[in-house]
Amino acid sequence: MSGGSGEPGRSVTSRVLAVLGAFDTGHQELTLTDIARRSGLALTTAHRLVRELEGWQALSRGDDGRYHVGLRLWELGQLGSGRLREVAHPWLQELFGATGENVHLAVRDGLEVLYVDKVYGRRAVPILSRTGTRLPMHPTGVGKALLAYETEWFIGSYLARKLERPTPHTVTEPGRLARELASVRARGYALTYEEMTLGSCSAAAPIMVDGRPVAAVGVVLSSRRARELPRLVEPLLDGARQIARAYGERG
Amino acid sequence: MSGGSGEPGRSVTSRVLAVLGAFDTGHQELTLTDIARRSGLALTTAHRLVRELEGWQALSRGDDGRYHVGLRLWELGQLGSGRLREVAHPWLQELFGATGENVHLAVRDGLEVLYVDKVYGRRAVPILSRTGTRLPMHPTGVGKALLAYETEWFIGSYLARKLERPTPHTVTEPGRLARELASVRARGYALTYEEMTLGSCSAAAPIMVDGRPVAAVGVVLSSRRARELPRLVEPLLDGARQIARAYGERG
DNA sequence: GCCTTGCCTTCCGCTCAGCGGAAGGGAACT
DNA sequence: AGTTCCCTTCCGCTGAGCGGAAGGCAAGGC
Repeated sequence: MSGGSGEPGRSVTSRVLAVLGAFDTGHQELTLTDIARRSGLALTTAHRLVRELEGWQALSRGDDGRYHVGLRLWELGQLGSGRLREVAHPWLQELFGATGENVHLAVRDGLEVLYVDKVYGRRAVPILSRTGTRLPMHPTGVGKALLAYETEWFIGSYLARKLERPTPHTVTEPGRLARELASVRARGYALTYEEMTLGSCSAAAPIMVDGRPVAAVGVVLSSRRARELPRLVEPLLDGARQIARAYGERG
Repeated sequence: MSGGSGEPGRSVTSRVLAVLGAFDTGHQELTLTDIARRSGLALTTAHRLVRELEGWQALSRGDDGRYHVGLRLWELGQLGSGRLREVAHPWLQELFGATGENVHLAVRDGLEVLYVDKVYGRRAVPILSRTGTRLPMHPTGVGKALLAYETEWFIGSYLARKLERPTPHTVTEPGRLARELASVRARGYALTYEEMTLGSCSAAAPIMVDGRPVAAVGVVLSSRRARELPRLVEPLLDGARQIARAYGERG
């Protein structure tokens, strides 16, 4: 028994996606062997797929022979949720100009927030959130802002799970978190203090289009300057409204 | 003769990529039938592939049933040339702060420039270059800056082709273009006046790492304000140097 | 009402594209 | 010379994938 038609029950497409899926934020450069291991494919199979993907510039090889995600995939990715970023960016820029703080744009993806754009200066607080980063919803400003405006059913099932607790300040007790989400709805914005990382705090507002939260804008700053947050709320809410209006048109 | 193993000589991978390739800047939303037509696949085949890709969120379906590029692909794409963008962004931001003009970051891809990041305000000149846009090299500032520092062989073969001429101001005559590239090398930056679009002009500088042009920064402004360009050159060159230094470390 | 036109979806039998074990090669350490 | 990493090529077996045909479903014309 040598060869045969491979492990049954997996489509070729799934194998291609498994190869691509081997790359993530922590593994941007992989050897062929890494890819095979991480995707669960035989070395030979991974080799062929990688070569084909390389030919299309979906993957490319660095000088050291390691593979990384190619330009063509980046280019393709730009087409995804492109309009939101394009519409929102000038307003993020404006908000950055008005506040001088790190400004973020995030959308919900499953049970997490995905950071899709950000504007920040050179003197910014070091932050986790590269664009493309995923974080849980409850410890982040943008996450709370989005979660608060989801359906009751969604919020219920979110709170029913065991929630991660990245810092001692993270609110994970369902009752207290539910009350906090209610106050987010009452005020129209969310606040966090050292819930995701020690040393930073944030404010965030949802971007509501047709009564649904399509994205959220947030500012992050050093927690030593937490008392400056209230000053940022007005421009933040204004920015969120402007983006919602611009995005709602011809959407 | 019904069925069979499909059009021979095409790998499954190539079919997957053909489906993805059906999407481009001008076609961000496609029906299944569109995808089949544009990718040259049978409807049934396209259908199956699209379903599999949808399951992985590489594609997703809008409310109107049309497909568009999904979040997961965008996320994957973020891993491509991520370090360059991450390192360069704060400096682009700085440059925007110092000049108030549209700031771009671009890399060479084949015979074109690919815009990978940009910073711009709300009052910006309307511009062609979304991130993910491709443009030819010779009519753009960033393109000239990159082309000038390529190998002699590359420049030769670039000039040997028939060059596009998007405006009457575009320089396409090989001799003149070669002289212009020489003066770019002499000065260290490139200038354009209405060569890509009427109404705008630009200045751009290469980001040199280990003697190779890895990217270029550029500013674009209204051609009525062309006389302000010299004022922007110093911050531009400085920004390019800073990015080169930061990118060169631990590269 | 009925026909047409445009989509999307399911069914199914034929076949070759793809699979992976085995083997070979090369570079960098010990 | 031995060991341990990688990467690459070869090749025979087979079931995953192919696409024509047929069915559904909604919107518009008459």
